[in-house]
Amino acid sequence: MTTDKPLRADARRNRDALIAKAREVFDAGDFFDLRFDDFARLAGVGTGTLYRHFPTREALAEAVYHGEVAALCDRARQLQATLPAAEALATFLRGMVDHIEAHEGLARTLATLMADRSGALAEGSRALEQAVTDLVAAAVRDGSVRDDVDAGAVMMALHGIGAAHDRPGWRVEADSVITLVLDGLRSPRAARAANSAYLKEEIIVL
Amino acid sequence: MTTDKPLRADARRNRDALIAKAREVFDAGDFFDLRFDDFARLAGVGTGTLYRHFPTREALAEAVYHGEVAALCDRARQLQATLPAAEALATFLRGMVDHIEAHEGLARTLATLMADRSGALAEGSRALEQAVTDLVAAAVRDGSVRDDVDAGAVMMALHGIGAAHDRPGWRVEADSVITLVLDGLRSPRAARAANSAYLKEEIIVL
DNA sequence: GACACAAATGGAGATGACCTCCATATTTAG
DNA sequence: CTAAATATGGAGGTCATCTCCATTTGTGTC
Repeated sequence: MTTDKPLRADARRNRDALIAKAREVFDAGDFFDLRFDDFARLAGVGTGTLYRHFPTREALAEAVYHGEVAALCDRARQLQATLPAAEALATFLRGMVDHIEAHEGLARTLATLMADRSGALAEGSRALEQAVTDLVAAAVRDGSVRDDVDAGAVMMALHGIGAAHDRPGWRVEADSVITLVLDGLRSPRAARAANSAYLKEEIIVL
Repeated sequence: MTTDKPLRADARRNRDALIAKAREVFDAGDFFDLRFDDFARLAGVGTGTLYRHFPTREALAEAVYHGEVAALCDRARQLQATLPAAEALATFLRGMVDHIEAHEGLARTLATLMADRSGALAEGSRALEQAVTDLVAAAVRDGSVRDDVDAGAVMMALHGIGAAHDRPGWRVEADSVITLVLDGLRSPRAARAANSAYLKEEIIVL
């Protein structure tokens, strides 16, 4: 996708400095309070240089986002390789909440950009979505998750969690969303198995 | 909350014109492509007048939002009065998706503003959240919904749906999210009852 | 090392959106 | 009808964004 032109040494150095500074500012949550020109100063380059590397705020955001997404995708793959499908999915989703909580400012910033009609980040999140899709597909295959819902639904829920980051009881509610989604995803067959302890009693009652 | 000063006749007329035009522009999804000054022209008032009535874009958005929220809350109350709790909740959530789909541009615009750190809309959405909370509480009371999740989780999911409005398979995915949430919300007891048809077979198999 | 060519820099200044201010117009009260 | 209060609108100030290009820095060649 990205045409890999061999970047000159100083250019690469500046580019890296910009991304590093951006990540820092993101995490602090100051990304939108800062004049873009001032950001250039902050990173130790001129405005022209900033604009050459990242024509827009979003372009810069996407560069930062890439790193995040890559790390998360790795994590997904790793879980998928070492855990039963259903457990891998659950662990990954729970972990996402941890991750979002840990990088509060970053999550907030990304959610804001996400909502912008630009869609620049939609492209970047494609990879993340693929990872989730894989996790769900594996769980469907082994019968622990229903087969009539799309992984996109899970993405939507995650998006909601990320976007609502400033709610008072965020952490608790976010966990609840994951619980709802996971319980909702459980296939009828699996759900019945999980409830088998109760079932025995119920049968008698019935 | 809003100090009700008796507004002069022409002032009210202009104010209403602004809100009407805003709703129109919202629905078309052009809210952010439009220079705020130009918007004043469009509504037939001077920039000064626009700024007096609505000091910021968000202030204007909130005014539009108020109408939306009021309508939705009415709907929630009506459903709650005429249907069993679980059904009222389900119907309301399904209806939200219809509503968001019908007012695409508006939903999109509001999601964008929602994500902004301003939080101006968070206040406005309080009422909507209360309505959802009531619906959930009623369903918990009659035992059709588990009691260990907060209504806030449902709000998050809804938020995710609204914010992701430009996804290709939006409608299908949005419905899936609602399905997941509703199934996830079903209390263990209710879930078992709903599955009773399957249970009979299962018992034999077991 | 020195030369030349390409690539990159940075910051001064143009651009254009946002918002303020106030002389004028409209409404309301007495 | 008059005056006081209230509201109007758009010209112009302010400030962030982005462009442009004269200068500097890196890279490959002899």
